[in-house]
Amino acid sequence: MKKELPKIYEPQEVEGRVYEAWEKNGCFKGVRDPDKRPFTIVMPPPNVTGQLHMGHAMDCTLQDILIRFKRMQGYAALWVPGADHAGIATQAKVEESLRENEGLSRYDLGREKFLERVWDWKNKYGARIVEQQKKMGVSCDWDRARFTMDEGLSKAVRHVFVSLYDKGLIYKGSRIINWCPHCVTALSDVEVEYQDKPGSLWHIRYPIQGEADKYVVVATTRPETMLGDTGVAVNPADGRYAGIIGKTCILPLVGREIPIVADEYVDLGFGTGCVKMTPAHDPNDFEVGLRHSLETIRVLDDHGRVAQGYGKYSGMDRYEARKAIVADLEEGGWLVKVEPHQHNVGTCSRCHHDVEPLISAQWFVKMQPLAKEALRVVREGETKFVPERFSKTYANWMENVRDWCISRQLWWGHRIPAWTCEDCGKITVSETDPSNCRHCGSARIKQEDDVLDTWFSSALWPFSTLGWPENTEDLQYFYPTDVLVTGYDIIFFWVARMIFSACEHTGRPPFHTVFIHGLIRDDKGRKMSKSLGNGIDPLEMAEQFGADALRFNLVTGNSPGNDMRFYTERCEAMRNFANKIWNASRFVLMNLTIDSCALPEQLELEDKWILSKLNSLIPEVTDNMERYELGVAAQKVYDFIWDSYCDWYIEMTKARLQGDAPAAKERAQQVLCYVLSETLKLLHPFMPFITEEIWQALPRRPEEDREAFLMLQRWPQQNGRLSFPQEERAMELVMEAISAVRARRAEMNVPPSKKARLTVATLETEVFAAGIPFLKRLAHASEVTIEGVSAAADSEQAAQEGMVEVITHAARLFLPLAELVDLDKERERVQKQLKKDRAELEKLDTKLNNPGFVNKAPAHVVQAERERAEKLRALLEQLEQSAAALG
RNA sequence: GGAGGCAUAGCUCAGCCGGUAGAGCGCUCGCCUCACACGCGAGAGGUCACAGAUUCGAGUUCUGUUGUCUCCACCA
Repeated sequence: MKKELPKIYEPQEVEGRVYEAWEKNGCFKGVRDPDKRPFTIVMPPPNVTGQLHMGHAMDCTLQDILIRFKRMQGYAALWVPGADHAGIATQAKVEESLRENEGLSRYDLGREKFLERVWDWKNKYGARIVEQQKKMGVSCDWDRARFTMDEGLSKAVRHVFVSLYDKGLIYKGSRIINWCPHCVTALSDVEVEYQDKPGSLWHIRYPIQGEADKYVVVATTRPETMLGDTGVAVNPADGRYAGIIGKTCILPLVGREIPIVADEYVDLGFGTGCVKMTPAHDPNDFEVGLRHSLETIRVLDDHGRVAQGYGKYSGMDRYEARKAIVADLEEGGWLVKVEPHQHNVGTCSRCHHDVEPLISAQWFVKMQPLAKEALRVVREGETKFVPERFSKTYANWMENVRDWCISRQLWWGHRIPAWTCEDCGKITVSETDPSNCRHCGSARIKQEDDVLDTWFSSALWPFSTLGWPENTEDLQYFYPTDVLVTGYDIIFFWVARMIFSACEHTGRPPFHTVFIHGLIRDDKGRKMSKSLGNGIDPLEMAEQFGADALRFNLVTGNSPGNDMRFYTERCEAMRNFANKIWNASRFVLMNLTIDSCALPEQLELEDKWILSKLNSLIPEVTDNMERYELGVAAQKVYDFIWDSYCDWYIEMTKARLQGDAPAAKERAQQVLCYVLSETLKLLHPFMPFITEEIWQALPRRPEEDREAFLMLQRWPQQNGRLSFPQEERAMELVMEAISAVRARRAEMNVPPSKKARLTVATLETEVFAAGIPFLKRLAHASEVTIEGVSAAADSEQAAQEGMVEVITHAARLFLPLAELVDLDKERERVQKQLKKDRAELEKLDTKLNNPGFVNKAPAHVVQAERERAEKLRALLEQLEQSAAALG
């Protein structure tokens, strides 16, 4: 911290410098330590393609808060960073840039050359992501950064593949899969997003073979697939069609003879009750086709074009073919009618083109056996979701999970470690490149061209990053990890797959807690997206308001698992909070003459009040943190700093700091420093930069390491000797009086510069005597007289003397400002308050007269209510006198 | 069709062992009070969606209703 402190906190100047200092001093190192318990966080590795977006910023912030908290609590905290190779996304980006800049496709370059380009890209953008994360303040161990295509992680991938294959849990087969004709690859089920789109339902007439003028009418949303029809199905219970089951019909335009079969799958109530069967292009038709041995004829190629052999339709794009076929059907008189029809169309989650279901030979992971254990560990609480409701989402998916299609027709990724023998046709699967076929010994073997789904390697992240399959010391010490933080949108993609992978390969769930957060939306509640152009760049926010402010914004004002709207105004508010802390600290430092902030022996009332407040804050915040209620914890620290420390305590110390007693002055400094320093520790996980910067400038406590960083200090502990409940209450009586006087003055529009004598009638003479300096300074009293009288005794007299009377629970205060009083307004005010307090007292009395309440409610609650009623009764009595005096 | 979230101040949202309804922004009034106008002080503003149930006591627990959003499933 510089000697001359600016009045406005400038985060840009501080944040980079502070981070550099931490990094240079190895503050982030996750070190194995036999004396410590490990705490490990699994970071969702961002895609190498990218730019850090708000979702990452949220991930980073929550994780960093947790890891800093645990580190300060004395755990051996490890946070492994890294990046994901993001198969389709990255390949698409590189292909795009290749096309735009050089007019080349990946095929022009060839596999090897193309992959070199992708690696170049990875090196460039991977580094950028790291810089962006550092700007957010994340304290992970950068030396341990991993990439999903590193040698070590690739080895883990091959090991897992071979192991699952050997156990019969990976197989290759021809199945109906989701195919993206734009990305030209197979997709897994979770990579398909369904969108409601307007479409049509075409009713088409298929003539029955050998029966002139007899037809079945089928209804379809995708007429172009009729080229691949190999049957028509009706429900066996459908009386309308009982007579035609077993007959055949002639496929229009194609002329193929196809059977009419009966299958329960057909819904009698929908369309015409007759369904055309296209087993090669529809998952349901495929199932029906299996039951009735229907042929499968694939009519669309990998790019979504009509295959060869269909005359003029061949080579047409599927939508073009649809138009042509509909036109021809109409012309031929086959088209009965067209109805508008809303239906749910599967689209590629990457490029949003319509997905084409089709039959293709792909690799799959058999899910049933894996899901069993993955369900158990969550059901039995070995892995918990926070909030808990997401375990239902998880279980529901896992219970109905289908086999996972893991092969992708891409180049960028882990190439499938399987070789097909050109002699015997059998497959050899191996971790290392085999030179011969395992079955016949032939050297004529060829590796699969396809790569694995990106999530196949991401699923291993918690253990592959720690050295698995080697039994490394890191793995032994840090694994299983503790917490995974991520958005609910990737529970299926990643969380579920990590859990079953870890259970299968390490025998243990990968973490005990999955901390789920919601999505960040724009200020209108819309998803942030490129196409809408409504994305808010976290780095821009950090630049403008500071990463601390951005972090604080992200963590407060929302509850775990719920979506959050992003308001720039809130960033600004948090920036203001940072500035508030800055100036409070500036105030403390400006008044500083001491060089250590040990607590003094002699404590004043206000010292005990703030220390006691702090002392109860500590366990509350700690508790909230441990229960992942980070927003609540942050809010409590915020309130303490702004309300208790700044608005009250600092103001109260000014009397001493600006007085002439050197010892009292020094004691005030000690307590100011002590409380600030402890508070900075509590705030540090949320606002790491500014807290570190200020803490470096503060004097140390004797037990603190002068050279150390705040981020490595011990988390504050509650201290039994710093609890002063009586003084807390006493101080608050004075504070109540101050607020009440200020309110009265404000009502009468008395400017702060106009001081007035203040007479306090109270039984708590000692308390108010101690409060004189505060009444003077904060209630604008020129002088204060304390009268140790029963407050009720002479209110009438006071009123007659033309004093303004202020009534609180513990005192009656008189101000010689009667000339400023508007009697009508005054009467109105008193009546209003009387009404409110009477109602309140009545409520309380009813409650206290209720035997049910007195007998059944906990004693302390009853006691508290009694005290409240007593105080209220006394206050009312005085208000009534006051009202009477006003007439 | 199945599952879940949400409904609290003008707006956006906290409020997680049931015990006097909160914050930020906005609004009104007064203040450049020697840390801070990115500030200080004082206010206005709420039938906690609706109906029941449990309880001495419900914004908070349970059931149902309505509205709204999301996820899963996929009747061509």
